[in-house]
Amino acid sequence: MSAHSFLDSLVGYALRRAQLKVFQHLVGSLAEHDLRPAELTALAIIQDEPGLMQAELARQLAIDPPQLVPLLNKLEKRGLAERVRAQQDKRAYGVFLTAEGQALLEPLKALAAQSDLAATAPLTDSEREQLLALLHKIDTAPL
Amino acid sequence: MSAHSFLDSLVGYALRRAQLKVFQHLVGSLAEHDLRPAELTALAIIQDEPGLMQAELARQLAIDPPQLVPLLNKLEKRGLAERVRAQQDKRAYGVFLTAEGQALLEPLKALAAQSDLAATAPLTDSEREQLLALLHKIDTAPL
DNA sequence: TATTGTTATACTCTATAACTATA
DNA sequence: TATAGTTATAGAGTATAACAATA
Repeated sequence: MSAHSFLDSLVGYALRRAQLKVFQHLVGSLAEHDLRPAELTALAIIQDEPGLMQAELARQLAIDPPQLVPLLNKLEKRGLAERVRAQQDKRAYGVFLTAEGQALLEPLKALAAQSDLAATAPLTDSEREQLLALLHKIDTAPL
Repeated sequence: MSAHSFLDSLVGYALRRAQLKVFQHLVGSLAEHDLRPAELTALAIIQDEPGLMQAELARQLAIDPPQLVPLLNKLEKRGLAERVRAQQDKRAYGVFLTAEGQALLEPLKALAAQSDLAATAPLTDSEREQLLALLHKIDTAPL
């Protein structure tokens, strides 16, 4: 049993260190596709909610709308996603995956899942589920 | 029981969202002292290991040595920490807390602990300990 | 007038190479 | 020549105000 320092008593400090490690693993895995984690996340959200508005996509990505612009531009240039102007409100755009985006997303998800498992390899399946449940509790709490 | 999306199966995604929330809470708590989380972390590490070299401090903070320079400059200007030139190797500096830094650190640690608890309020004490243990497993794993 | 998306801008964080002074 | 710390620089990430087109 190790003496516990102040820092080791903070969930935030442990979260930062674990997040850094898992994130860096994912960055490495996605590098061969020239994609960043946020870009994969965007693709996955668009797949789940095709046609969602940009403002809503930004909100779910926890980024501000201006940050979404270059991200979506890149996905459009790569032919993975597209903005489609809404008929009823011509200011707004619905965001969709292209056929190519749909096709690429499947191996990307497998790659990300593999990376996530590898980066959390010290955990048993049961511990991994516990961890997901605990993190979800923090994330979904009000305020 | 909710249907689980691809993203919700990733520890990395849950980590990022939880870390963001806890971090932002701490940023808000430290703002009144005009300090950033990394600066408090540095103070805590220096307290635990007075006189440690800058390269070692950077390594423990998981930042590159060049990033440590403005951070330490700020702590020195604020009179909280100081670089002391090593006698045996005049290239190196040991880093120490000043008396003022020692004095300020105690209420800062209480503030950070309070913020950490508040940001993880949905967890019971037992769940919080479980979470810390699971995160520590990821963090301390080799490679 | 208000809203969607965009541009412009700035500030922080991160990463790398090159410099200095010592060794 | 190698190393500790620093400087310079560039790239991401983040945040805010202001603008264009549309409502």
